[in-house]
Amino acid sequence: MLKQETLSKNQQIVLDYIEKVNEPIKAYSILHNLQKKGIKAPLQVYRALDKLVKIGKIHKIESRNAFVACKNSNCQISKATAFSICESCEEVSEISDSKLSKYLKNFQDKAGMKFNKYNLEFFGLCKKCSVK
Amino acid sequence: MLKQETLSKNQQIVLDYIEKVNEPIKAYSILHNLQKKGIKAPLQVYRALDKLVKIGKIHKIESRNAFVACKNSNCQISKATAFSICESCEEVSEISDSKLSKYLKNFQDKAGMKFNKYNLEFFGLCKKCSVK
DNA sequence: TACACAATGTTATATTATAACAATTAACAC
DNA sequence: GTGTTAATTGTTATAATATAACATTGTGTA
Repeated sequence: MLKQETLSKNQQIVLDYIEKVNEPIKAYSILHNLQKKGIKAPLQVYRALDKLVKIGKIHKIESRNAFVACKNSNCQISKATAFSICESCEEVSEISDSKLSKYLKNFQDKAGMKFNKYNLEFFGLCKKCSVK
Repeated sequence: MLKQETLSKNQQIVLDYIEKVNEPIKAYSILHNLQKKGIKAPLQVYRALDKLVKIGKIHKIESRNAFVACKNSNCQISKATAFSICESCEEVSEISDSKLSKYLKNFQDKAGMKFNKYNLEFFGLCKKCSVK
């Protein structure tokens, strides 16, 4: 079978919503907001999320148990993610810095482990919140 | 009051256990294994974990919802953590690489956000598992 | 002693995520 | 089209992770 190129119904519904809200959102919040569209059970959400994460359309912010749309149109970097998280307002931005990603992709640990993926989360205060 | 230097009873019990098992362990696994020592409720575990994370004695592996003892005797780096995680056997190692930590501490994102903390998780296959 | 605060104990509940199984749909080989 | 396979869906139930709320006890120090 060919690799799937189109999303299924539920996958598309969930992706549309995540892209619309444009900020990290939690699975049960997605569930509550998509009842009208036929998303009635947690599994419908989690299955769609799993798939969308797998194909790089969205990312999971691990420290927040939240999901956010990928900002890189081609979505080639789903295995190398970096985010900045404001600890005050919880704003999250995806970092795309070619030097950083190059550095991390090439990082070699002392045990000689071969990495195929990483996730980096920076925490601090965003500009707005650091003024307050 | 002076800054606390000694751990409380429950904090010490939980820390001793985490240090003993020497691998990432989940909160409810801690709970089940410490019934004899008087740890009977989730909150007793989570409160101790919160404190131990805060003072840098342990770290949370966010992608696994698990906790592991800090390997750095002085525990000064609790705000700058990096781990390697084997996706096959789930072995987790704390990475202490001064070049990496220096690079990340000094990283400046485009939005000019000031970071005071980061967590990095690398995924791949450990040496043992990549041979198989 | 009296005060302030950290830590504890306890019950209940919230939040996040998966198991199991049946039914349906989509893609492909022939 | 038919048969085959895999992906997706629907549904109910439950597992796993984490916190709220409140009363009580311990500990350091003025």
